[in-house]
Amino acid sequence: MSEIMTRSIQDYLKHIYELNEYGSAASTNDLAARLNIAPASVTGMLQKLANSKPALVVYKKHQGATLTRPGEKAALEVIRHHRLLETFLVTTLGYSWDEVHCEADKLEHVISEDFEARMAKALGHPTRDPHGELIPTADLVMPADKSCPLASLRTDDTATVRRVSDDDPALLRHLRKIGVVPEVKIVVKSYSEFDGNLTLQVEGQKLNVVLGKAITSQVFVDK
Amino acid sequence: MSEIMTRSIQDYLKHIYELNEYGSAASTNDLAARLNIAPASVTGMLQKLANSKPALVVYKKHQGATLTRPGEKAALEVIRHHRLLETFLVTTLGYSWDEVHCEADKLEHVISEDFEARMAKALGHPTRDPHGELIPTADLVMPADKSCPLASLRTDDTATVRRVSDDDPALLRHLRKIGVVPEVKIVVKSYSEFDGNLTLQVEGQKLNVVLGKAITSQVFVDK
DNA sequence: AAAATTATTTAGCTTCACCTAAATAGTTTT
DNA sequence: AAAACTATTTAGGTGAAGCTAAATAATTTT
Repeated sequence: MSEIMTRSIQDYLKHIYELNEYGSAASTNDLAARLNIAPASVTGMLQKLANSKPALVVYKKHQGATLTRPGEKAALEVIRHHRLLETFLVTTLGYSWDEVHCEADKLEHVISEDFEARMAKALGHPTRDPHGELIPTADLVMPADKSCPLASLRTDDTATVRRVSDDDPALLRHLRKIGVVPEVKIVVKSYSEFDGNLTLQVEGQKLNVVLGKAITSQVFVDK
Repeated sequence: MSEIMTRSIQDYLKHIYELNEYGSAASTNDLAARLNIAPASVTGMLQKLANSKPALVVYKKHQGATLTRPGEKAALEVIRHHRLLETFLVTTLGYSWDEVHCEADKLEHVISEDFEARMAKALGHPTRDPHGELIPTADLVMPADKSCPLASLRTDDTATVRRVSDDDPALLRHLRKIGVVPEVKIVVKSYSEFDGNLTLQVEGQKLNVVLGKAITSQVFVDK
């Protein structure tokens, strides 16, 4: 076994990376849910990725998976492709930010390193994609991110929207409509203990908005 | 069995289309050579394509394959993707004409209809790709082509280069160097019975060139 | 027309990445 | 601590798309 990066493997690594970012090891079930496949299938693949040379994940029965160095590099490669592609589609073909995710998910596995380099150059080596998510550098380092969930703010906190999760087009359209997009400043006018709702004053918007946890957990801000 | 268009199937259909254009049915061996797989594997796939609903090819043992209407439409879809992509890569990312084929071969299977439409619009609905090859229309009709091989010209014939085969990068670099590119006018100064060499005067070039059949059979012109 | 050569097909096998059903391990609840 | 529940793994199986080796059909040469 060696360096054969199939589409599936790239998808596994990408999602393991994202789950690892969150907390600790990526569980079988979480991966299965994200990949839309049966948990049993995930177990098989994790065993394979752990036994490949070089190993791409560290995996112990019932304890989920984390990426090894080579696995992380491979994941960052895919994530760099994805985020550059999203940026490219928006600036070059006039896609809106809720339309790019799907297309990028397919293209990310297929473009050459040359294509990647040409996009990066044409776009002026961007550091964030249209949703504000950080783009790994050409040498596959993920820049540090100190943003926190909007949901963690409380009354009178002020912050700047940094990034939003890109995988729900409907949420993205809603956020655009209410002006919650990267680089916009917000002020928390009130917080509700019971449902976790936040009332926000959004820069450039006349009316305040009330957002529930389903939304505020998907938006990340810098204080 | 129904409308599942895998990458492999798309590749088979594309190459069958191109072989059909040439002469008659696409033979097992010719397909195997183009696809870089064993002839035995081709037989299996042709049987499958002929028995699918709807049938994508007409196939009789030992007589090769031709496309049905649905098969041709599917092939033209892939070819339209390929040729629009080549055009897009050249105009948008500064690829040169010998570099685009490979990348387009991978991307053609992956882009959405939306991506196709956006490219076509951004490029002003081009009718030919960078090699001069005709791009099937959005409703999947291949425009008529009356060009003939440069190899069929004789002394004192004049013609305009229309298109060149795109699958050999080295040949493309050579053609560019000697100025044999689409829309350029040429005059045949002499023809050699023995080796089929043609001596050409190429518009915009100081010196005449002598080209063998390996080249002149890959260049197509309008008289 | 027989022999030789070339093209194609059949048969049986492999790998990849998934699946379901059943078994087991780990975690909560009572 | 047992019972119940949830998460995970094992076992066995599928379809896609390739492979090799051997058989057969078609074509060309002698």
